[in-house]
Amino acid sequence: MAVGPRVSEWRKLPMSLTELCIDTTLRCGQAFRWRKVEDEWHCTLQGRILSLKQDATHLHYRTTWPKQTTAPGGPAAPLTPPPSSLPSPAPDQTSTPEDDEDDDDTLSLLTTYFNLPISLSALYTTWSAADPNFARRAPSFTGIRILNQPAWEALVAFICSSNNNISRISSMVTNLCLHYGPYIGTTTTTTSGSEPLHDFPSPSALAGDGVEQKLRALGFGYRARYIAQTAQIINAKGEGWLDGLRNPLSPPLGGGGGGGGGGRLPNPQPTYKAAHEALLSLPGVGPKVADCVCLMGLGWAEAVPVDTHVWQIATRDYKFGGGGKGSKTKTLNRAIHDAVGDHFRGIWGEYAGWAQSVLFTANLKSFARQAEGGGEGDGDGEEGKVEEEVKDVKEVKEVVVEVVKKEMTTGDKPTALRSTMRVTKRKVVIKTEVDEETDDMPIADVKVAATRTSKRRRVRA
DNA sequence: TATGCGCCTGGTTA
DNA sequence: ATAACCAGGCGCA
Repeated sequence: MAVGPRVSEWRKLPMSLTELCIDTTLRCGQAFRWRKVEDEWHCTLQGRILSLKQDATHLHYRTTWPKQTTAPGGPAAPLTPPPSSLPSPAPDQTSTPEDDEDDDDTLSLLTTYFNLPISLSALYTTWSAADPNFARRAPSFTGIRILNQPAWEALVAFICSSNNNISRISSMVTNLCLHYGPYIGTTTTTTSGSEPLHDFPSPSALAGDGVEQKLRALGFGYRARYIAQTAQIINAKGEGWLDGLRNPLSPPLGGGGGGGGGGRLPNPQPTYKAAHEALLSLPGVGPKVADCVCLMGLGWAEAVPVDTHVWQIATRDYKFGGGGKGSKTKTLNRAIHDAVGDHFRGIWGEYAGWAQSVLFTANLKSFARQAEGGGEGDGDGEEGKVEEEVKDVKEVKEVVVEVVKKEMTTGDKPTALRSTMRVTKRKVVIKTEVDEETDDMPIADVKVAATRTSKRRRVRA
């Protein structure tokens, strides 16, 4: 739980898990700063710590403000302490419940950040009616919502995402905040120790001299130069430039005025395409990163970020690339990118990027167990691995025989099931996943076949 | 206007 | 064990 000088009471909001599932939404690769400690999620946002927990009927939230009061929405109060030193919370500062003013602001932030006015279940219904593949996969992945993140944060985070994986992106972004962002508070737990939380750094904080070198030293690799250069450009263009690319129908996080009012240089008629093109001018920003920023930072719901994973989905589940033979283009060029995006927009409509994130999450390896359907029942903090079977070495051959036999007896789709085996000294780990090309080839059948040969113990770790 | 390749790094696979 | 290879690309030749 977060401990800080000014901690509000827990408040709650009626919320079904099909409208919002924070366990999935906060881990599916669109936001990288949320941390789950025990059953609570924490993240700094707009100068405060936002803490969340969820049960079947409600979303519970509370706010922790830093010791030094910052005017909400005001200038970034530079209360930056030494970055690496562990900030010690004031010993005798007991948490005192806060007045309603802050909570009202927090509810507003929550509503905007999670795009709560948009009915997710209605969208799922529409997508499922239009797309059998979506209808097949979505039941195991409900409550996945596109977040309305600060555009600048989304820009930097997705520059970090190139040739990268979620866990490393998360550590990089966390490090960026730790070294350049204002200190907000500290999470403390009985089991996990404490962790200082810093807010996301401003463009000017990353526009100084030596940022690239320091980021390289922090392990950012070639992205260090992209971040430093982009920060200088954004800093020079002024804060309004990015927000001028926003969808006018999507409210900005800062709580400032309505559509188009964010910057001093209001874009007359911003469009998704125009925003996309403008972002491409920044170093480290290509078509995929630009679409991520459009979708998750600028409110353009029709933006469909096309990466290798989405390309896989398009070719595998939607037979993209024309009938007969698949296109031999192995490289994702710009034409392919646009064509895939247009294809999905044609199927799913104006919220295509939201639908894409559902299938994207279903395709993530870290959600493979959930993808098998049925037993989602998560909520605990330990999921995210492929289902495994551990066997003694002497039983391996029998298992292989059974699996192969099962593939052959099913006839037409031997590729529908993929198993990989990793042999260690004394045991064998079999990872199995189903392509779901056919519904009639449940993984359970294979498990039953394997059970006959051994007293296996199934490990879900 | 198109393909190929180098780039930082850490985890996974063969 | 160690070397490829991959991971939610981009920029340049």
